[in-house]
Amino acid sequence: MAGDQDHALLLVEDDAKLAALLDRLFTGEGYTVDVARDGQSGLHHALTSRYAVMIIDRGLPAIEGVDLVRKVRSRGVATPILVLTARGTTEDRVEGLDAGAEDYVVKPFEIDELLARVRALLRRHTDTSARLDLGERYLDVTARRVVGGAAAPIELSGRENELLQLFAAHPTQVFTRDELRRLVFQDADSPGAVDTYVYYLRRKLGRDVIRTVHGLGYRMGSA
Amino acid sequence: MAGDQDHALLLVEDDAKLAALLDRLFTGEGYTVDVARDGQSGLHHALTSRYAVMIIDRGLPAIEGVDLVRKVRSRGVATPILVLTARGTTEDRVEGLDAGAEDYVVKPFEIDELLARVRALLRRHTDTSARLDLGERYLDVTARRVVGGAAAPIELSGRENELLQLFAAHPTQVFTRDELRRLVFQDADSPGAVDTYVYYLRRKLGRDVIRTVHGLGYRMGSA
DNA sequence: GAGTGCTCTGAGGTTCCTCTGAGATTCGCG
DNA sequence: CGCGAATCTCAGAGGAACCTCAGAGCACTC
Repeated sequence: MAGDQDHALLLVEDDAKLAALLDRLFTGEGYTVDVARDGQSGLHHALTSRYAVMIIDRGLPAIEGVDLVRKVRSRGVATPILVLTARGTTEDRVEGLDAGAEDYVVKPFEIDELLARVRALLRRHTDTSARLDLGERYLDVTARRVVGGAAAPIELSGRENELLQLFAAHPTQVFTRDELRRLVFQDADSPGAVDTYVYYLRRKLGRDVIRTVHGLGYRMGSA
Repeated sequence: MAGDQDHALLLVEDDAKLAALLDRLFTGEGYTVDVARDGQSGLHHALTSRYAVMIIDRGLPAIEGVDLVRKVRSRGVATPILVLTARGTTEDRVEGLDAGAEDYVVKPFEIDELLARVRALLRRHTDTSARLDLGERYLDVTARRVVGGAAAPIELSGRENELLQLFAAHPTQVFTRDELRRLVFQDADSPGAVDTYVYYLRRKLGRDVIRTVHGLGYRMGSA
């Protein structure tokens, strides 16, 4: 199972050679790749893990590619899907798109084109879904800044962004310092860092963005 | 490169026979014709020269026709584009137009119809100066310079122009160095060039035209 | 074939981010 | 109230990321 959802990619491809090639290719580009060899296992992955993009071959054993797309979509999974196909006829293409795929690539394809299309899918998808509600304002996760209200946008550093992201995604939950350290600060030994970054966020966004729960930890200010 | 901008026409067509035919045809009608044989070279022409109209075939090597349209538009070039295609389905047509093409002709076509459609495009679209908003000033893409405000116009080099185009066309988006390298600097290995050109633009236009997002990349200054 | 302008490299200096640690402040409880 | 524990505040060290710029290589011009 892939851990990093932002760059996790599901590849459903029965041809071992092609699967290995694409796996290497995308791994080299910084993606975390899960490979499924047939439609059944592909469906299982698609429904149990979260991916940024799925690449599905049309000619699959167990479940045909287009059926797989249809099944995944019928379960409410909105992840962008790119279909690989050997046949490039219009009917073929329309069928894939009608089933709910965002894009299709005809084999044999240029490696660069495939990469470009995957990037395009990621871009389009993340562009619209990377905002977290902050009451009056919102956090633009990809641009790493807080926008909204009358004031000018407030730029955040990488750590500040990660920390605020976590709080904003779980507005009611109380996080202990230990949890925050594990989730946001990779180094296990940075006891004071959590406090410091809470302080930074408060200084930039106002004392109330994050509330202290004495003896327990922190939680989101609003709600 | 075509000199007379008012009647310059870019033809991107890989079929040598068809290219030669259309070249003769439009030259005979008084147009100055540049012919590109593949998408890569077509993109280069489209971004570096100024045309009254572009005719792009869908089935191209290197870059697919619709992708070429998308790329040209994403750089802020507003020149009317007519797409040639062998497939005439609705899906197909919608995609071409969504990418930013103005019109659409299905092969095989009548010569007279093509001429008529090009004339119609020219009539509709007499103002072909591509301008991108830059806050106080604007970037004249085709003239490769920044105009407006109290100061004198500032001339840009080719690379500077391409880079600023990309930023100005997507004012809110953060671009990583990798993306910029792929989109603006065709050569894959030019790690420091991105930084250098950001520096050049800042030196010419002020430190704030492009903002740094530490650890991520760059984005447009305004907005 | 010298001159000019553009592109990109690489090295050194600078800025920014991250985290530490120590003193000041607040909190909870007897 | 008074005390210990928890929390807040912030200066600063270390290192990574970034900026600046001189200059080499190249293409194009006259």
